[in-house]
Formats: sequence, structure tokens, C-alpha cells
Amino acid sequence: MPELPEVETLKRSLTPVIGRCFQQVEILSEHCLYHMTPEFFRERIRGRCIHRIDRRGKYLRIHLDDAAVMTVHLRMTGRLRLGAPEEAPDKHVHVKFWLDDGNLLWFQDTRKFGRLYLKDDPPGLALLGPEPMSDDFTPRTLELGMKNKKQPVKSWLLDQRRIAGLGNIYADESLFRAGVHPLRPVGLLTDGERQRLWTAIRQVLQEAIEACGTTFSDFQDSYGRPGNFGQTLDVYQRKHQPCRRCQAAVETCKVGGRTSHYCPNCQPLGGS
DNA sequence: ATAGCGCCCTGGTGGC
DNA sequence: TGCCACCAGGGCGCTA
Repeated sequence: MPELPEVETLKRSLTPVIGRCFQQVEILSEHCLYHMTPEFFRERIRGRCIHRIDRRGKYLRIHLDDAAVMTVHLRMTGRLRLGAPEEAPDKHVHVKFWLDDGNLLWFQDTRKFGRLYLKDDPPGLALLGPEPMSDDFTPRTLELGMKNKKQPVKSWLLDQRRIAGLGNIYADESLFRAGVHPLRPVGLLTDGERQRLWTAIRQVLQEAIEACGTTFSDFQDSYGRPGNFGQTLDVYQRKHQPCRRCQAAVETCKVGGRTSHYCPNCQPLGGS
């Protein structure tokens, strides 16, 4: 499940395609196209060159030479891969971009949740909160945004309008490092808890970016390489395993329909 | 306005 | 062994 560090890793691995041009676009499944027909997408992309690639939250933004932007969201199992045309698999490839250097850029996605945007930007893009690794994200972001709110802190962290780019893995890992229970109401967090949480978010994301992301089941960069952060995870997908800090068994609970992993000893519901 | 929830998908898993 | 129910989950869009 690609989150900020995985999309950042993908972005960096796509550096070789900057300056390349799209000779042809082959759409095998239009399901992934947001608010546009295959014809519109194909004609709009064909002949355009890649000017720049950046990232906003979990969105990858591919800027074309005519100022249009193709946005990609991988959701759960989406991949953007680069290679020789014969390297593309037979199954789950939805769009093939034939480049002017003979290489192929392709979008594949087994669960078909991922989307390509070009005609309209994703609605959530304009609503995104601050980039957590930027100077726009400060302890004040947490202080002001959590004030008088009853929402569980885990739900708050997953809300992309609050912070851009956190998903289930890094929200759980950040809460563990900060010693905060996922169900704790945000308005009740102490100054110390908020400070620890702010620090934890930055540290976890920084370390994950340096490790080229987490490959739990699906993530690969544009060359198919997995991430290395999985072995560093403290709680995510470690249910019933001993906490690395206190040896208590890691537990799970549901928060806003999502599974949360936490240590009941290191992350007391009553706060600390 | 805002919070909460169902839905989309398919491969992998666990139970019988 | 085979089958099947269930689970994973980000964001969108609808409802209360």
C-alpha cells in the first residue's frame, strides 16, 4: 500500500524518463481513467514530453511540456513500471506508454483501485494538508488542528486534509513511537504527546524514505525493486508478536473501519 | 458543515 | 483436498 515514502521512492526512480516523449499510448482497460474517455486521454498524451515529476501527498504528478499534468494514484496495488516492452506482464496492465527511446512505461494494478487523472485533477488534491517533511508542518499543525476535537487520533492522522501522505502503515508506526494509543481522542492529547507525535511522524517518514519504502506485499519502484523498511516496522502487521520495546503482545483494533496495530503497554489509552 | 460509512476490486488466507 | 467466506484498504460520494 503505497504511502508518502513509497510514492517518493517511485518519483526518484522515474528520473530517467524526464525529457522522454510519449510516442504512443495503449489503453487496455479504461477503468483506471478518471472522468475521461480513452480517446481523450490517448490524444492528449500522444506526442507530449515529460517535463518534470513531483509528488504531493500520495499523488504522483507528471508535468507535460504543454503544462498539462497527469496525476497518478496507486491506491493499494498500483505500480508504475519502466522497462523494455517485453518485460510488461500479461495480466493487470491497464495502460502502456511507449517512449521515444524504445522503453515502455506501464501502469499495472491487480485490484484496479488506482487512477490516472488528466482531464480533471483528483478532488482531494486541492484539499491536501501540509507536506509532513516540509517547513509547513510544525507542532502547531497538530496543536491547532486537534483542539477541542473528539476524533480518534488514528482517524485524524489518516485524514489527508490534516497531513498529506500518511496511510495505515506510517500512522500506526508513528503512534507507536510516540506512545499514543490509536483510539485516543485528539483533543485530549497532552502537549508532550503531540510533541512526540510530531517528532515520530518526521522520523518514521524520513527513515522509510531512506529505506526506499516498505514492501509489505506489493510496492515496487519503477524498476521493480522492493523497499527495505518492512524489517524495521515495530507494530504494523506484527499482531501477537512481542513489542520490540517491552515484549508485550502487539494487538489490533478497528478505527474508522481500518485495522490499527499497537502495543497496549507502550500506548496506554489513558495517555501518558 | 462535518463525520461516518459503503463501495470498489482481486489475491491470499484460514477454517471446515 | 477443495471450496468458500472473509479480509486487506484510500479516496470518493452519499447520507444523516
